[in-house]
Amino acid sequence: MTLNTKEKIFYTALDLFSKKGFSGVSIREITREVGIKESSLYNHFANKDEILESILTYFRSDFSKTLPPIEMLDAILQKSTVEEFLKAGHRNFKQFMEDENRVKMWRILQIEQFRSPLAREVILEDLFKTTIHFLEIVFQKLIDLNKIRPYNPKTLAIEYQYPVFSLLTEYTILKFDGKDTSEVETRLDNHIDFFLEIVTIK
Amino acid sequence: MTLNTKEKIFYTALDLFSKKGFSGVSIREITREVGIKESSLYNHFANKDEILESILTYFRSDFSKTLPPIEMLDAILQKSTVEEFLKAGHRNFKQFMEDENRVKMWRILQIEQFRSPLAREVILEDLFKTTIHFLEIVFQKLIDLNKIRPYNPKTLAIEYQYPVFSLLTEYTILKFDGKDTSEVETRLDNHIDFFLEIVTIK
DNA sequence: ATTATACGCTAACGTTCGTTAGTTTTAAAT
DNA sequence: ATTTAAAACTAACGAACGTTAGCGTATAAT
Repeated sequence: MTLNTKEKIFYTALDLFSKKGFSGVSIREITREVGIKESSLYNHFANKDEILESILTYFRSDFSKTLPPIEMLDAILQKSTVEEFLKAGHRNFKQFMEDENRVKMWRILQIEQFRSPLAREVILEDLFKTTIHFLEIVFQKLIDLNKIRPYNPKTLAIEYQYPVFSLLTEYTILKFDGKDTSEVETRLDNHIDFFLEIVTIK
Repeated sequence: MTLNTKEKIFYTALDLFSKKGFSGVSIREITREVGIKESSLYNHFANKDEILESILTYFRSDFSKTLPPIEMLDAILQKSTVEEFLKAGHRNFKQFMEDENRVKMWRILQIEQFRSPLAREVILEDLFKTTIHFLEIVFQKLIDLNKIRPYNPKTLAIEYQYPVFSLLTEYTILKFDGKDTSEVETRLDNHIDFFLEIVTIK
């Protein structure tokens, strides 16, 4: 786990940007932390913007690996109950967000969303759109399998996922102050239970 | 509607902070826009931080006026259907957010949430907690009136409100780029309809 | 052994930053 | 008409900003 200089710059910038925002962090601050002179940073990144860009791009490709590929869905959905499937997804996502670097990237997205068109694109396309599209397919398949009630699959996707996003916002803020997050986690469990109660055919 | 200098500074800072973030805006930029010298600004605000503080404080008191007082609830709830009540709340909130200054304040909250403890407090306490608490009381009363099904009122509050927060996040980003928001607005309507379908006693 | 490349360094560039001291103008109160 | 207070101004402070030019050295390829 020894990092080369470029990686050190990357993770130091990730940490600082996520606390103070891009404009609130100077090249000097980053290089001081890394232990090199300001000028040396430019051997690794063309300029300050490129550091942020590399962070956002990294998050993009990282996040794209979290959802299972759609061609594997049929196999998965047939052999598990709705409850098992949703709770497994929940565990996956929780695990994904337990990596503190991912939490930092999430924070940067929030902070930079109005300064960086790329950040906005990642939020709208990669987080919202991709997730909702994936879930829409899942729920359509579950309806076809007669495992859940035939509500509009897109509505179901939104009803399921959007509370999760808000809970994540709350979770991230609490975590930032080192506060207790157990209540938010309970709420997330309650949300999943409530959703299951609504859609399950009894 | 003619503004004095202090108000001009306030609204100029509001606009710039909401686009570039607190650290991304300089005193020179604000005063240039207002049409005064940098030093003159200090006749109205002690320092840069105090400008942001005044914006957050203003939002706080402004937002606190949006929810109807709890002592008026019984009267309102008895003479209207659940649907009327929720849709009226929706209209109120929409109207509240049509004021572009409020959208700017919302953006600042997002941008500054990890730099400013006050911003975090406003998000957690004033936006999340207060809203959920209000809705919890509403749903409890509706259950007592036998107007909705007896789910856990807090769960209902979250199921109702948290998708709204996420939709608002999406809405704000789309608005920022001048993109079409009609789909998000439709989704919000769908969400309310879905929620009504779930909780209404038929 | 020589050459090339990667990557650190020193030093500095011109600009901008938040803020202050001190002074003049403006307009209302006496 | 004089006093007073608010709010504008000029000028500047030291510090920090992102970035560049140029140089030294270590390592790896020829």
